[in-house]
Amino acid sequence: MVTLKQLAKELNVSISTVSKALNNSEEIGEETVKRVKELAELYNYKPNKVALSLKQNKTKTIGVIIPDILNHFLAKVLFGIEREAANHGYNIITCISNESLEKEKESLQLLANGSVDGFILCVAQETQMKNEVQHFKSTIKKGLPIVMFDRVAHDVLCDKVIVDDFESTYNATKSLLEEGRKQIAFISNIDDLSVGKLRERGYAKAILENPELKVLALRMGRYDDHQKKIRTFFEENKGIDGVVAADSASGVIAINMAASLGFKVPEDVSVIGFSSKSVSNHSIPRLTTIRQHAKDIGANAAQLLINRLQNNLGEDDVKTKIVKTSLIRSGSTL
Amino acid sequence: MVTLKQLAKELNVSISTVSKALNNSEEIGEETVKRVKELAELYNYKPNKVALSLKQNKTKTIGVIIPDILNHFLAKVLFGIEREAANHGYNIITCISNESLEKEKESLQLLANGSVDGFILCVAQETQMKNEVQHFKSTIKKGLPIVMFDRVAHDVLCDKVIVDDFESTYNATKSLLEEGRKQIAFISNIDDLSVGKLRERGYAKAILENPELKVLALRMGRYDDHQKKIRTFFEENKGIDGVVAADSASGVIAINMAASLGFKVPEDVSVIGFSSKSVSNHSIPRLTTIRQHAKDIGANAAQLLINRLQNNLGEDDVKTKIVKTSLIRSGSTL
DNA sequence: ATGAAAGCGCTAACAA
DNA sequence: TTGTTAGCGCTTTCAT
Repeated sequence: MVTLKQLAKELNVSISTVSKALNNSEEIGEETVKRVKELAELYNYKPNKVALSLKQNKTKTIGVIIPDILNHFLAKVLFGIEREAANHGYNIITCISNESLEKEKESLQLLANGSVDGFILCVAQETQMKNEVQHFKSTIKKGLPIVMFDRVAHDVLCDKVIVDDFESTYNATKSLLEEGRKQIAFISNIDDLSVGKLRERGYAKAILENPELKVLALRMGRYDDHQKKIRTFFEENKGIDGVVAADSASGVIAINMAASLGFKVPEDVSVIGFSSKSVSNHSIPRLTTIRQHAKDIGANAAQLLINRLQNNLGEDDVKTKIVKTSLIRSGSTL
Repeated sequence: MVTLKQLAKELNVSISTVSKALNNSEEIGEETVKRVKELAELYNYKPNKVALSLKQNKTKTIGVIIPDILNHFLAKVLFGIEREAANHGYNIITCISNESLEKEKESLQLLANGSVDGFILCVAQETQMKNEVQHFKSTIKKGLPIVMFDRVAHDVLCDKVIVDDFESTYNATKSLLEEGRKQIAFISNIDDLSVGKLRERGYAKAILENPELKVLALRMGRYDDHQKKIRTFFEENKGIDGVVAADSASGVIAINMAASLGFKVPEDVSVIGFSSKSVSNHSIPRLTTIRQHAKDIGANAAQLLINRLQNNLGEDDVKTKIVKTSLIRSGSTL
């Protein structure tokens, strides 16, 4: 890597002259500016990022901590973050907490040593369970702002981007009720997460508004055999004519399983799930989905953070942004 | 962030004493070391990463450039890279090229200014099509090693991690032939990629070893309606009794579509596809898959790079590592 | 118009 | 055993 020093030497001027010339300072003579720029161009000079960071005490880098990159929703949010960040000249350093509180703490610690200007994160499952927030608070106190998305810690004062999980599931369930469905089941493999709970509550609310109906939920563990559980569930609850799925896989599996058990979708059973375009393609008919606009969530989170970094917002002047979902009707509903 | 300077001041010793004490230098008195460490602990002192990077001229950071993070295979490789890197004390900066040559060049440029010690990347589709490699070569010449995985540029001398695509598809096709299948089709939505081409060639080789059989390939564009294309394909080629799918979605869709068209899987049609555990769950029966061990690919790539960085390997002393696939038999084959 | 010098936080050779 | 100093690459204030 060529440095200012080398350019200066070759041009027989001082380092500061070169620096100023490259930064279009008014102080430097036109002729000199030209010579400097030409040589810099020739050598493809780029200012050393690390030196700049040290000098200016900011890195133009955002730390992103996500629990699971194999989760398509989270990957998509990451995509949104990356794009928005890149558009503003920020890089992202990605850490994966693997749903572990320990790893989350560690990543926060590790990057809080000057590597990044702030964080965007989705709280790990273990952290939510244990309701630990101290590490978030102390990071913020160090002057490193945090933006949380999707799964957030309510006790922490910071910017947040969330989905209207409760409302979306409520509305989705209502739309099945409007089709005339009477036995609508709720299927989830994420009932350990705050968003999973919210979704179930939204479903339950819609159901319980009709005194003659009852809730019927299948809660599966992450590592259960989801196909088997869903098949058994269908077999043990014969009259199911509607399904609301809380995660991206369950809806697709429910449709294919229903078909395989001889039900017609959507004539006999309607299915709605949280999913993305590509995954909703994996069932026949295609899954009617609640789109969370993951990219927008990411973009919003990045905007909030960058705005905070560039305008030095106060620690308690925080925003919570709600990104609305859309119901994309497809073949699995009437 | 507390600095050495502040600690030194408070302890009434020099900065270098503090530095040495914290680095367990033999030079410093036991008593002093103790005092220093206690105060550092109290203030939760962490050496500033940026200053260290500048001083030592290395960042302990790896630049990862991937074409598409929504591709499950690539996300999984990223996961493998991150974990292996973290285990060795490296961070990763992730850039997404979006399959664009321009963005790939840009990312390489942007990070080659001291932000990272080296790169792990998967060549963008556009780059492969135009067969551009200059940006890779010049990055390497700058002293920043590159490790390529999956889609690689053969003309660039660097470490590589690849899958035995040709052989895997050849073997998969053979295994269908051994089931007695006579009309085995190949379905792909990635025939624009080097790996897509290799997979088709592996399939074709196995077929053409039997003079009485012919190849039958469905090549779809990325943004085609894959369900529709596959349905039409089945309808126009009545006798298909086996499918080899080159990408992760096509196999799943083929199974579900076959079922929906009234075929029994695997009795009437056997299907094998490249996929991951979670996606193979999306069809009933489950897809028999060629597992690429994406995490291992990532881990291997990270190892190669870190090894090179730490041992200063010569530019032409390069390795190509082939990660073998495994055929995971499931319900979609006999 | 140009240059010298300080300083960001740290390490390490050298001096005391 | 401890401290002084230089230097990593850069910007910027203050001379010249």
